[in-house]
Order: sequence, then structure tokens, then C-alpha cells
Amino acid sequence: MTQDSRAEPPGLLVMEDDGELAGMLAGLLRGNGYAVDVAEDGQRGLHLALSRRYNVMLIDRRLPAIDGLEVLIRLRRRGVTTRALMLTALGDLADRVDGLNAGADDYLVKPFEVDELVARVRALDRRFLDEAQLVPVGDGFLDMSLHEAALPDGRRVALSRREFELLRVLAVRPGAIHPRNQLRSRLFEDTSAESIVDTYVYYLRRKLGSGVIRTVRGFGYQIGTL
Amino acid sequence: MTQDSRAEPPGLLVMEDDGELAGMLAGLLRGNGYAVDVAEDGQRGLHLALSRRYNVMLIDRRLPAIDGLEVLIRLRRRGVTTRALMLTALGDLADRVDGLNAGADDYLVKPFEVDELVARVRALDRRFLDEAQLVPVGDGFLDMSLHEAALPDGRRVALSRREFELLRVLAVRPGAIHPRNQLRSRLFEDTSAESIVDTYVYYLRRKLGSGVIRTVRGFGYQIGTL
DNA sequence: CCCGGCTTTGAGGTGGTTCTGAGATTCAGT
DNA sequence: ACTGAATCTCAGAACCACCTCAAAGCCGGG
Repeated sequence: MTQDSRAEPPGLLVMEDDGELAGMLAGLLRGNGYAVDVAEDGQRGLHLALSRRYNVMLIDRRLPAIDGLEVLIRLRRRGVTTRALMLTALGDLADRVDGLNAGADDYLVKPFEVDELVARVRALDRRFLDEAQLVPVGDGFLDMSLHEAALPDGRRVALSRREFELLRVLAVRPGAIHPRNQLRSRLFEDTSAESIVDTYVYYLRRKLGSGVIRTVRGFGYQIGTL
Repeated sequence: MTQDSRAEPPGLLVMEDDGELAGMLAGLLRGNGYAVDVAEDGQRGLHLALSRRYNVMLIDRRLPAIDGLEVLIRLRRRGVTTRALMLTALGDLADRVDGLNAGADDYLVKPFEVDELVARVRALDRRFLDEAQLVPVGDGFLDMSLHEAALPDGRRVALSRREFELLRVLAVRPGAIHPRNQLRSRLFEDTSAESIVDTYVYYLRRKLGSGVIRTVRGFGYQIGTL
């Protein structure tokens, strides 16, 4: 059980109506370092999946209110690409095919081994990280597709266009020193004030914490390596 | 248990799931002057390699969570160029080829001689030094890209612009005697005080220790050759 | 058109850096 | 040991890079 106490926004959504099983799943996955939300019927599951962002969803094939398969179909139709692991009570082949056709990324037949469940979730979580365009920044990530930064403590902060551009330039070459003049000429107009870069560094530090961008006095700025 | 030593001097990352072997490797390499972090599975190894900077990585071909080969492939795909030494239990030729194709710089078949391991790591480390812009200064290095000095004891001290310029001029030709007047006219205004160079030599000695810059009375200064 | 967030400017403060100069110290030659 | 020159040490002043932040202009969505 590797609990990665640092890399911590991985968010999971569990759609499971059996309270006992739901509780067990939530506990197990939380024990493995995930933040878990539980929805007890398809209606609530659909709503949560639409309104919040998760790394991975676990969906019971059979759900009250709206069937699990139906929930997944609707989500996919709405453009939600969150990785989905379908849980099915039936070993039936047709059932698995239905799930995958509906847009599931993997399926698991109940009853399952806990180890296998965790392994599958991990695998999907990993795929999520690779496919989203995430640039490591210190201990967090810069989310290229959403223009926001994912901090090591799990917070996600939205960045304005300029903030994002600056942070990206710094993050692409970690450890390198970027001369202030070079940053200024690359990101701003030549007529901009001398201190324009300083100001955005200040904004970024206010949002991300002061440890992220290091000043190298007389030379420029640098992404903190820790 | 991932050991977090401050990766200040030459930093190594060892990805090895066999705790006993991992401990032995870490001890051996630490004894040879390296700072070693250990990751016990591919997941953690990948994360560490992405978030921190190392000189050399040692990667076991077989790893839990994410296979060693897969870890390396992902790292290379993300643009991580850190030198990688692949450890493989199999003498199989195909296996070595796989490793090198995945982006390994060298491979080593278990069981191996400790001397050979250290020699290989040293070789890769030296290559790293060449690519990072490191100029030897006494027993330490002048880090051209970071504008700081890396002392033999592992400390890194920030240098001001003038300190850095002076040290660089001295370091580029080790052993040569640089006349004080030449240094003064090259680095300072003609109107500067006569003793301006002396002052900066003093500052440098205060930061780096007194053994680094040698005075050649009547002529000038020189980098200590040891 | 109005509002709210984003962008940009510029003023004011802080602290590190540069540089001078002067006294203390070391050295070579006598 | 003496002496003048070279060098070391260091405090203080001026300077400059950087930080902080308020305020004004800009721009786009409701």
C-alpha cells in the first residue's frame, strides 16, 4: 500500500447503490490515497459527474433511478471523457460488451479481489494523467488543456491567459534560468513597462505559493525544483 | 519508504522493488559520494523522476505498478533526458535491446560486480556533467546555467553577478595566473578603484572558502589546482 | 450598456549588490 | 628586525533589482 501523501487531487466518483459495498469501496480507495465521492443512484451520479471533475469513475452496471449503463451513455454523449470502470455482477460476455460499447474504459466482474480493483483504478488513473496534458511544476502540475494549475495539496487554481503563458514558459525547461528581458520580449510588447514580468511573477506566487518560482537576482527567474 | 535526501550534490534515483538490493545499492552509491533517492515501484519512480532532477537513474527492468521499461518510455516521451542505467535480471539479448530502444543509456545484467556498477554510474554521471554546463572549480563546480557554485561538500551558494563573472574568468583556465590589472580592465570600469578586484576575491573566498583562489603576490590570482 | 475580471502602469518600499576608501596585515628584500 | 609595497578585511554609502500593490484602462459576456 503505497500512500502517496503528496500527489493529492486524484478524485474518484463511485456510483453504487449497495450501501455496504459503497462504503467498503470508498474506504478502500481512500486508504489508497484517493478522494472519493459516492453517489447512490444514477440520478445523483450523473449530476456529480457533470458538475465536478474526477480522474476516474466506478459505475455499477445496475443502478436505481437511472441505470448505470444509461448514465455512462449520457455522460459520453455530453462529452465527458472521464475514465470509467464498469462494475458488473454478471460474468456474461454480452454485458461486458455493452459496457465497453457505452464508453467504459474497463470493467470488473463482482465479486472481485480488492487488489485487482485497486490495480485497475490505478491503471485508469495513470492513463488519465498521461492523456491530459500535464506539465510537472515543482510537486504539482500545470494543466495545459484547462489553463489551470494543480497544486500538490490538491487545490486547483485557475490562471489567467498571461499568468498561464508565463508559467508554461518557465515550466517547460525546469531548472533553467529565464532572463527577465527574454521573458518580457517573448510574452509582452516591447513597449510594455520594464516591470511587467515582475508583476506577473508576483501574481503567480500569490496564487501558487512563494516556493514555486525562484528569483535569481541579476539574472532572471526559475521554476523551483523542489 | 522513499528516502529523501536532499539531492544537492550528484543525485541518483534508484528504482528497485527488492528492498534488500535497493538498500545495498543506495548504501554503496552513497559511499561513493552520491545522494540517492529510492523508489520501490514504477509509479513512485515515475513521479520522482518527473518532479525532481537527477544526474543518473538506475531502473530495474521489472517493477511493480508500472514496469521499468514502461517507466523509461514514458519519461523519454515527456522529454526527460536524464541518463538511465537499466538493470536486468535476464542475460537475454532481446531484453537489452528493448532497454536501449526504450531510451536507456546503458544496461547492466544482474548479478553484477559492485565495481562495475560504480564504474558505469560514474561514466554516465560524467556525461551528465558535460551536458549540464559545469566548470570544475577546485573540488567543486561552477554551474554556468544556474549561476551558482556547487561546493565539494554539497552546498550550493548563490553568486552575485560580479562574483560570478570573476570566478568564471578564473575557472575557465585553471592553473593560469590572471594579472590583477587584466582582471580589472576586463570586468570593471577604468574608473574603478585599484582594489576592486581584491574586494571581490575577498567576497568569493568568504563564500567558497579560502582554498579556492590563490594569490600570486606581485602578479595576480589563480584557481587552486587541487 | 454595464459589470467584473484581466491587463498594465507606476509609485513606494525593501533588501541585496556594487564600490570606495581606509586601516590592518602580510610579505620580500634589506 | 625594519620598511615599503602589496594585499586583506570590512564598514558604509549609493545604487539598483526586485517586490508589493493600488489604481486605471481594457475587454468581453450578460
